Amino acid sequence: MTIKPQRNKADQGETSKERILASAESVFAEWGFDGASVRRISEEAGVPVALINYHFGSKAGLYRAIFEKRAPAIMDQRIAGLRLARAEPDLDRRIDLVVKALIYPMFSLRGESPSADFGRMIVREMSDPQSEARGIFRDMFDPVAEMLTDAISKCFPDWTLEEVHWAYHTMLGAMMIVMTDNGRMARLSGGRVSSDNWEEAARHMCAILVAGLKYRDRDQTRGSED
Amino acid sequence: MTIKPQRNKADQGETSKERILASAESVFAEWGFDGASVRRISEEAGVPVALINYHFGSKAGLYRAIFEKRAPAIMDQRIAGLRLARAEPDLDRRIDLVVKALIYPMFSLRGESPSADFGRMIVREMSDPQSEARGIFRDMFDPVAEMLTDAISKCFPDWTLEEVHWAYHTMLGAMMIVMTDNGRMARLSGGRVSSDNWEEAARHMCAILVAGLKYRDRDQTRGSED
DNA sequence: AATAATCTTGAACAGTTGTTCAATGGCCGT
DNA sequence: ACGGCCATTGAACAACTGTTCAAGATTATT
Repeated sequence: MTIKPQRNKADQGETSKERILASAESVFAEWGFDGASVRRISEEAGVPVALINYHFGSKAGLYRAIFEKRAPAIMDQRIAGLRLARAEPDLDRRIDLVVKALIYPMFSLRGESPSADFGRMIVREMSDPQSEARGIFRDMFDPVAEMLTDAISKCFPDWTLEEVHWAYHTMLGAMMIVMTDNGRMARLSGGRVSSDNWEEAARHMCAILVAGLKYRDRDQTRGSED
Repeated sequence: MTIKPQRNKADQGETSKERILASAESVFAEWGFDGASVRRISEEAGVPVALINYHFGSKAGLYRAIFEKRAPAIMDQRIAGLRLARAEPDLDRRIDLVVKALIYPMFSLRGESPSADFGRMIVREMSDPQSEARGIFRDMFDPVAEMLTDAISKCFPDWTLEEVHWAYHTMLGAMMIVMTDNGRMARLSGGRVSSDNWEEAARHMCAILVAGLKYRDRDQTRGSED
């Protein structure tokens, strides 16, 4: 009865499939979908290339699998945040909770390094025209996005549809840049401000966005009618 | 004396170099740096592949050449906007001009289709960790970015460095998403709101951001001291 | 008109891409 | 001990990658 290698638990402790997912996340984040090669991913995972196609069908299948693994947790946190917001009767206080329901679940990714990679993947996917074809956002993010725009319009019953959607997208964009920032903020501030501190990031952004929604000059945005 | 082809002016009217730059801009915007192939670019320009390396040295050289062609115009507009802002003595009114100096030059790209591509290129470059190595932002965008953060801190003399830089990045991010949006906003709003109308986009975003800066709750962001 | 400089062309280069395949390994229930 | 099942492996595939080269065409200079 010899001691067989049996997946070397101390060294890696995961199945090959999980190790592929983990290395793919960091490689996709750094190089993008096209820039990343399945060989680089497989090397980093310590498995032969063919295993990727065996487990995930294709490079695109692996890419999507990462989102299917990570997105639900974020969506659940947002839904939970929105439930809290709905329980707040004072609309002035409620919008604060809605904004935080959008921002915080995403920022809890930054900081802990493995999940920061997923944040970068989201932003890349967002800024890629090809993402329409992949349908990842449509399938996994849009439903909660609609809940959020609904929640915003409930907080500001007299807003036009344009105002609601521009507000949502403004918030979304502000969030994007923090997730994708890699050193530029530190460079511009002479190293005194860093985007790594996600708690600080969330505090600043929420403060600006909440005030922006509450106090913006609607004369410029209300539109002519309806 | 036969009539030689002489570059078929009616058909294209540009030099090969210009036609390469034009087609590269749209191909890079749609497929990203790695997803775009020099062959696709050359086909779209109607020239042989080798011409790209002859005129621009390499694929990366062509990529950079696009930024060197487009960026200065935007930077000049921002500088001009900042000059106007500095002339406004009332700080409350001045911040409005500073925000617009950041936003409007970028949004004048959207709408006219050829330059919308450059907007997408900027966002892709921004969300690419590899951009650090290319140094495009460092060389062409950072100087004006510093002018903008300076202008913000002059409008709010009591703000901390963190507050200034987070404000700038929040604005920057909000801008990003509009430049990169391709149909998602229309989809989420049931086709009633579109990101194509850049004037409307700029109006909404400026309104939110200006109010956000002016009226945010500084108790959450001021920091413990300094 | 002759020469030099610049631009254009198609073919070829070596390297990498994602994917497929047949062969092998280990493990489980029977 | 035996198949049956799933996971793993390395080699091979054709297609595509960015770049180079020598030859040709065009334009500018003398």
